[in-house]
Amino acid sequence: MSVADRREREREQRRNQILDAAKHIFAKKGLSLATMNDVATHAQLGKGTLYLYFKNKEELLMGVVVGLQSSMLARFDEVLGGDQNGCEQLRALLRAYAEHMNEPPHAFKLAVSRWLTGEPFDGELENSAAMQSNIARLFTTVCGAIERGQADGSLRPDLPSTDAALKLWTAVNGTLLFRLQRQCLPPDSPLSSFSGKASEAIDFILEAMKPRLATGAKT
Amino acid sequence: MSVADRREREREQRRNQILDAAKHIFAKKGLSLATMNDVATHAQLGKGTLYLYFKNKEELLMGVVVGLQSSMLARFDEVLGGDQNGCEQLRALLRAYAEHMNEPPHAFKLAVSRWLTGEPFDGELENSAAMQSNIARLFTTVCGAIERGQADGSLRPDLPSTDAALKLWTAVNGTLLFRLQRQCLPPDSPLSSFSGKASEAIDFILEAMKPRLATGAKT
Amino acid sequence: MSVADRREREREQRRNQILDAAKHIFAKKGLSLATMNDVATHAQLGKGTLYLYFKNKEELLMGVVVGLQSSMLARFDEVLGGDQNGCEQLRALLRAYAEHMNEPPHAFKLAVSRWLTGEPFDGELENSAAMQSNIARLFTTVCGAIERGQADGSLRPDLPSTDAALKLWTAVNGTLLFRLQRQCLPPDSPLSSFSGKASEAIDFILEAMKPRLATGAKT
Amino acid sequence: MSVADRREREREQRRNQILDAAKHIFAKKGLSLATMNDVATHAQLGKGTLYLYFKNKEELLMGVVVGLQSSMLARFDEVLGGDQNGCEQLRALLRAYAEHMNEPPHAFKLAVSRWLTGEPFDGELENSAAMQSNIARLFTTVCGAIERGQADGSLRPDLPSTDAALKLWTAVNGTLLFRLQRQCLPPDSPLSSFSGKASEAIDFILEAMKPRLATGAKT
DNA sequence: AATGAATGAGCCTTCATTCAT
DNA sequence: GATGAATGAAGGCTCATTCAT
Repeated sequence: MSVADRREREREQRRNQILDAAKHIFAKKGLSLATMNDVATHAQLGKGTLYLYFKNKEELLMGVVVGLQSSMLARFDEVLGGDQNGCEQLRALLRAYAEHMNEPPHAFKLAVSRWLTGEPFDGELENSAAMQSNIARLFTTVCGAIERGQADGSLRPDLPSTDAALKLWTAVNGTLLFRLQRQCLPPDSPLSSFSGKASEAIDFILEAMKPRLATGAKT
Repeated sequence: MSVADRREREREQRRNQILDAAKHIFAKKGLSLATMNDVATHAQLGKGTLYLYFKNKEELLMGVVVGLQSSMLARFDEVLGGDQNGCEQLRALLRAYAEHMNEPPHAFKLAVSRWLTGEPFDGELENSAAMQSNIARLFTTVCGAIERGQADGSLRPDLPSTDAALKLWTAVNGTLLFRLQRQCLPPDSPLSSFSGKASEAIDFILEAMKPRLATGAKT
Repeated sequence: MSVADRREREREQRRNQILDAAKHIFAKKGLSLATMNDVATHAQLGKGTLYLYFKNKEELLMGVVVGLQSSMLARFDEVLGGDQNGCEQLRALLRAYAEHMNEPPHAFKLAVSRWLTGEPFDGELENSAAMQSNIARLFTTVCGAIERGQADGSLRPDLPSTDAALKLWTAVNGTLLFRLQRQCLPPDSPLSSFSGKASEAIDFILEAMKPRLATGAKT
Repeated sequence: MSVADRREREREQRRNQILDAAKHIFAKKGLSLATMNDVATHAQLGKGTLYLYFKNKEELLMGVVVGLQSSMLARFDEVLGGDQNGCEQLRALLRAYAEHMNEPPHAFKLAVSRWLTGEPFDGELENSAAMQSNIARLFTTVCGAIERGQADGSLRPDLPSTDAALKLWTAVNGTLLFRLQRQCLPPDSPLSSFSGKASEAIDFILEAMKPRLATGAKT
């Protein structure tokens, strides 16, 4: 199978080459300002080649998003394999999420861009379906960590895990969004002085989710 | 001056007519998929008419955003005029923000759309400058409420007001963003079952910002 | 008739007001870059008012051209009324032509602009017909001066007057055209150093049209 | 390298195909009335294709002009390679100029069109720079012929060569301009009866530039 | 009579996508 | 498989002209 194997490997390489270029370009110029030509040029490939690997621009975007999710899920698995308590695992998961989404080039942009049209994802696209199931999996993983934390006492047990997960998830996204917003403001805006670090938001909320010391064990 | 007055009034009406149509279309199709023609058609006006009121598409967008901010600021003033304590004012402000941003057609989209390109706002556009100063004013108002709350004891005094404001602000935005995301997911996604109500996120975080009962004040 | 008279006079004033503005704007921005709005604004009139006096942009242009021709013809009449010999009259006529065509704002542009489309002038327009007959009259006047010069011995008699007139006419136009060309060249172009004065060209050609002294055929 | 070669050749062909169409259309309708769509249709190409070869309308015009200049310069070189005296070379150069500028479709129009706006040429366009240097070269060549004529006795030595060149140049342009003007006049205009041949104007002026027979040298 | 708001045809230009090589 | 020339739909914007006031 060596020939077929090589073929397969080369095809995979090309695909990744394109995805990397797309990630870079989409994130840099924004989804609708990025052109297929930009991507092809940056990937050092012909424009037509892109269409051998992706049906259209939308599917290419989905491919990028799925790629990001995959590496994120891989990192999630690492975290889950560790021996931290639930709270710490949760913190680590969220940080991994924030990092993957926000590392330049800002992957977060890609995801958000797509949400803005309000059109449901095209279920016919392979990557689109993969992307949706990945979202569910990411969310479920976070919920799992919360439940673990509640079981091992590192997190308040009174919050439904999905509610808690959602709060954390949205808080992180809000922080990431702020960083995009900040870029559009002039340097002298009062909002420009904030770091908007996701880790701070995570820590703050996690703090609120820790069990209240049975205060007032009070005599 | 009835003639000049009527002219002025009519002009204002047209402008609002266009802004309403633009708000609707921009929010429905997303900033870059919305065309000036769409807006004109929805406003039941000729394409050229839009350009009598707005220099270009960008300024039209800014006009919409400024309009939203203005009504939000008006609501803010109402809140500030009330006699609630700082914490309650803060909650009311944030709810007003969430409501204004999220009422269909989703105004939030507009703001976010513009952030995605990463281009700084064109300072030459009148509305653009107005928009930036409004952002600052909105943020400052929230900070003010926090400080009031810290002064009257309804909020923990140990958080810098700007940090706290930023946390609340980003949390609300994250929630709003989630609602956009949810629309792109199929109805059977696990995330679709969440309400994603901004008020819940606000309440949760405010709770974390309330003064800890002077635990152990007890002797 | 004082009322009707005043009406008539005012109407004439308005018309001239518009023509002046049009002359200025057309010459400054070029025919196709000049907008009706530009003209109206410069005339301190409403845009619609222009259409009360001129059927459309084309007729307005024709009106301007006819106006220029009229003042040129008036000047021609002055020259013809003088007591110069034919050659001197001819020189004076050509100079008057060059000056009228080239005085800033460059009227010459207007005439040339219109020639470029290659479309015959719209015979239905009143001004268009007037313009054409004026051209003929201008040309005829020049021919007349040549014939006078040939009769009074100040010009060579061997050139058909129409041929001679055409040569002078085109030479002057060529000079005027050169001045337009020069404006488009960078200051360091070798052509930029020339004055391109029409009077020099006129003098040179007139010199060639003077009778050759029966040079020393005589002993 | 037959493949690369063929590509190159085809590209050149397409470019010329477009230039031909553009020359035709620009000359027929005038610069500002001609649309890119007109050009594309006449070239039997898609509209977008034009932009693969020319950055924009302006550069396309420049391309046409440069093409005309190039063939004119080639003809100039032929003339200069001959063994005529200076006066005859000069006559041949001017005739070549007139022919190239005036052959239908009238190239002259193109050049003139551009001069009318009074905007300096966009130095950033490649073809624009080429065009300017070609103008200088054309002019210099004419000057050179004059100087040769003055040296070999076929032309009067008392005229500065640049002055003489300018007079000839403008006279030819004036003639060409007249032909454009004539097209706009009705067939019954008195001016319509003239041939307006450039060669006649050239001959006339050259005659005036020939040395005066050493009149009366004769005893 | 004068106005200027409204119109929409039409322009230049871009870019996702196709297809012959 | 890889390419990039070609395409044409579509977009933002302008402006001559009309018409209700």
